[in-house]
Amino acid sequence: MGRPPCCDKIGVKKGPWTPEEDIMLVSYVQEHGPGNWRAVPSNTGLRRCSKSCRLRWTNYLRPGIKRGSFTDHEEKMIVQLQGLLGNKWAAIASYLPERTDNDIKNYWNTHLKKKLKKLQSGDSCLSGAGELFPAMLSKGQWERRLQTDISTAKQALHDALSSETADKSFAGATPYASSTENIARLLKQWMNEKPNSHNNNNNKSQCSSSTSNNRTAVDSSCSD
DNA sequence: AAGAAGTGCAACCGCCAACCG
DNA sequence: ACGGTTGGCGGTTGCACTTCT
Repeated sequence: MGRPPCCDKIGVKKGPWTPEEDIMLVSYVQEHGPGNWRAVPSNTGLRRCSKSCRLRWTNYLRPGIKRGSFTDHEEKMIVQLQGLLGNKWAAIASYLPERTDNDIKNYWNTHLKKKLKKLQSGDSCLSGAGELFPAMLSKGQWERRLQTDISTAKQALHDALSSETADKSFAGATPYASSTENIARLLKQWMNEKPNSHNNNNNKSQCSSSTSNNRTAVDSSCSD
């Protein structure tokens, strides 16, 4: 007997999420809390797989997600933790609470892997190689730095959690964004770009809209 | 200016482990 | 103890966007 599919494949929508879907998901989660993802599609009317809902929430809509480019410190943390833990992205992400495992995985695959490859092929133009890649440090140095970085990350986690509970409006003052903020930004951008998509209102235009919204949001949050 | 190639990232897929009756 | 269900994770893909020729 084969494994049953996680959801009914017939009638399940795939592809990029629209702002309307995001709003439905966020309002549901805000009311009921995350969890019981199985019930989300039926309760919200979303024609999405439960997994897709969970993924969208954890990787994009969840409050406290920091978007935009990675800092040097984050980069170092990822490299060091990857060296220590391997491709355990969820474990690595637990040390960088404002980043999702998917983000870290993407960043590793698209940026850091290449950097490492360059370094290993003897490209000397990259300064600070030892700082970034622990294999180039002595074990003792590397362990001391890792300890320091983990402590810093733990402190950051503590700060992030306490500020979240203490002040729900923290999103405006920090690079972190609440889900409401995320949605608001998406919607704003989407409305701005809607005239263009009217001519071509298919899946791809939604994707383009959604993706570019995201990029714009990232850019604007960076420039802030 | 236009097409090709490269890049970045959101989302999907399949497997695994924990949970529950 | 066991089997089914669900959530979580890591690998991979698809496609929009950017840069190069």
